[in-house]
Amino acid sequence: MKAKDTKERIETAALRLFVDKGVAETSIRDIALAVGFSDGALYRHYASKDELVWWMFKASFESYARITAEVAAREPTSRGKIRAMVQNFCDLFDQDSRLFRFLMLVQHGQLDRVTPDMPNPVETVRGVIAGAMAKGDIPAGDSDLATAMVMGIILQTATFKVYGRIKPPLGELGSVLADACWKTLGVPQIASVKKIA
Amino acid sequence: MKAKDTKERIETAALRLFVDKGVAETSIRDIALAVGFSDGALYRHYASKDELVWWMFKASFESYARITAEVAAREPTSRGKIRAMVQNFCDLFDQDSRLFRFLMLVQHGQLDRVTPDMPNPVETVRGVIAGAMAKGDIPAGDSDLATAMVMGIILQTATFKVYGRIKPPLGELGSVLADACWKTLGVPQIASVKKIA
Amino acid sequence: MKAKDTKERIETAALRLFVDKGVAETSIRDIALAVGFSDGALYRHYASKDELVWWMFKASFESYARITAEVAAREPTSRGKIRAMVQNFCDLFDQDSRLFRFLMLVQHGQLDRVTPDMPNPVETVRGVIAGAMAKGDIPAGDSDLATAMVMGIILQTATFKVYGRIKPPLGELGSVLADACWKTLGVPQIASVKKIA
Amino acid sequence: MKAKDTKERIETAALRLFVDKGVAETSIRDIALAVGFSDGALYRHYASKDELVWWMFKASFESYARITAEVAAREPTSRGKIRAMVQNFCDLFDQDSRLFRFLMLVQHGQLDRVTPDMPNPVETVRGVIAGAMAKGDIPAGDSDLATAMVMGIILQTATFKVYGRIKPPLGELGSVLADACWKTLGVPQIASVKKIA
DNA sequence: AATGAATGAGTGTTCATTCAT
DNA sequence: GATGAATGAACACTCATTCAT
Repeated sequence: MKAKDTKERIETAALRLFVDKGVAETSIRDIALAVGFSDGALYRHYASKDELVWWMFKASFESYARITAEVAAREPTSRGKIRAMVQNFCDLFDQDSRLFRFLMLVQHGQLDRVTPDMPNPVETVRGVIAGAMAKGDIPAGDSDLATAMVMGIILQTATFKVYGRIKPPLGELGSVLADACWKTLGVPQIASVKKIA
Repeated sequence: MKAKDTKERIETAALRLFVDKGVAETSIRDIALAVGFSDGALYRHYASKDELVWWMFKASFESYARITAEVAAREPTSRGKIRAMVQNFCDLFDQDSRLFRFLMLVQHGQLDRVTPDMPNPVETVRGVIAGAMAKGDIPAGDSDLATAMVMGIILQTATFKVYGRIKPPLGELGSVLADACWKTLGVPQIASVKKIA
Repeated sequence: MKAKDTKERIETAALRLFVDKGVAETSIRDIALAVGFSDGALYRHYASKDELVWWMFKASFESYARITAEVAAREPTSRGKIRAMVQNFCDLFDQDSRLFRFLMLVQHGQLDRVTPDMPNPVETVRGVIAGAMAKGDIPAGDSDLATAMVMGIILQTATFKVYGRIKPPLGELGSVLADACWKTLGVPQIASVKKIA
Repeated sequence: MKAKDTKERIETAALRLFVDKGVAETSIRDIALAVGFSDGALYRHYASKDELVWWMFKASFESYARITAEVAAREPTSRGKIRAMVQNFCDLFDQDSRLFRFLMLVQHGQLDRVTPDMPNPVETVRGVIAGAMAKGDIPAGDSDLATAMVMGIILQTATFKVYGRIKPPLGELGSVLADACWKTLGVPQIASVKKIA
């Protein structure tokens, strides 16, 4: 019981610090200080700093992936799936912006450790886009490029929100962002002739 | 003259290391070793590591801003300005992807030190978008939100390129990205109002 | 009864670890893990790690001393005593080489805590040698020097055995070693006097 | 010049500590404190504690090996070679007993890193003994066993000297030890029937 | 200008020991 | 008796920075 509480307290404190200062810039001592106990104690709960970071990342990243997949699965149409996923990312940001930043925005090395077999929200988006291309709902093209543009719209808006350049909660911007994404997906990639030829 | 050469050699080496390993992970010694002289010598040219990083960032960031502004100024129409700026970002990436990453993708906290009076490529984009809204070329709305979406399309595509998920040089994708940006800018943001009402 | 069993289990596990990895390199946790209970529990049985080490050393060291004395006592002649003690050291090694190493080869500083009044196998050997000198069975001389040479023959052979440089069980080498020791004891130490004179 | 002096000061201090307290028990701070500067400074001269220990060991160990080989080479007869090597070990002890202890007596892990191609004083002794067996100067047998006994006589005597149990300088005991070794080498190993058969 | 030895604070991590449960 | 969380002092090592040469 207590151990679990402690772990939660550690992870809350760590998340705050990781997002505010960066993972590399946060020392184990910083975390311990924030939680209110000595540095050595952390190692009772996590084998290393790396393990703490990875565990925090992995668990939530997979949870994001699951939610994203569920939300898309509930919608029958491609457009509906995109709309739902975009709105969902906005809602996730509003619910816990620190977690969102840690998972989706902050530069730490964890993304490199994500293996192809792990549930992955970005891959889910790509799957939906590839499906839409296959069904002819949107022009065929490089699904990675399309995914990049869609994720860019979402993530850069979130970044601007973090910097205070955007005022309303992202949730309220969901349909605008979804429309923008859908329009973007409607752009024919034929333009880049060489690649397709 | 020699001092200038030395500074250039330092900054070339530092840029490579900063982008490849990260700023925090790059030691003064790493840089000195790469340049080929002793660690203490760096302090003859820069007061501190922080200053070196900031100077490198600031100089190139302002240069990016100038180029972006020039490129936009050459085009008479809003659509032309957007197209030119997007293509320009793509070309800048292709020319020196390490520099692009350092400035635009992994800013390592330097963005926090950018003051409003500094030339700023993102602000230039926002200015163009605000102008287009004022002229009625695109639906009026929050220019920051529009800027976020446009920059997101560009930067996330660049990120995917860095990770190898996109194959062609970004330059070849310029017109696709520009089309996507333009379509995105055509999305009425009133939508969000409805949601609130 | 149970406490005694526990102590035995602790000491068996500790001995293995102490000899295999070294005392300093073995943590209380290693021992607890090997025995199968928690780290704190050890302190129910021993006041400290030091005390555990010392207790383990002392008990077995005195036991070695007793056995050595008994074995010597059973033989009437000096030569027989030497032969019996040497053979006995070999047999002790074969019986439990880990214990032998812990006590006789890598004493981990415990030897410094051995007081003159404690039963001591090396002292027993010295006593026998001094007796042989007194009786004129071997040339008179410094009994410590003679003891050093005899113990060296035994212990260095054991060391080589540990390193795999010697193949047969030490027990089979007992008579060779005993002969060597006896020959060694026959060397007049007067030689050193001449040199000084 | 200065760097070399510093290295010498470091090694002198380290040797004292390694022998007095043990290698594992000596911290880098202990050494730095003894030398009179800060701990970080040590890493300007050695990449790690391991490297310091290994360098100190290797250089002197090989030097011991060379001297041992030279001393033996100067003597034409097997007996002369043995006598000279034994005396040499005694003289080396008297010259710098701390170094002798570090190389030949103290238990550190360095011996495990000695490769067969490295000059090695013990191997030199074994070579001489094997040669003597081949020439029929001493009874044939296991040269490793013979080496163990000879080295034991020398090293255990040195150990007793360290503990103050032996008073005169080892140099004065050289001929006694050499006689003992020679007598020991004269013991036929046939006794251990099984091994030879 | 440049060198490289030295500093001193900091890093992640280990571990004997204590103690509330 | 046993547990395991917590402590706090250590450890090897790193690094930005200073400074005598």
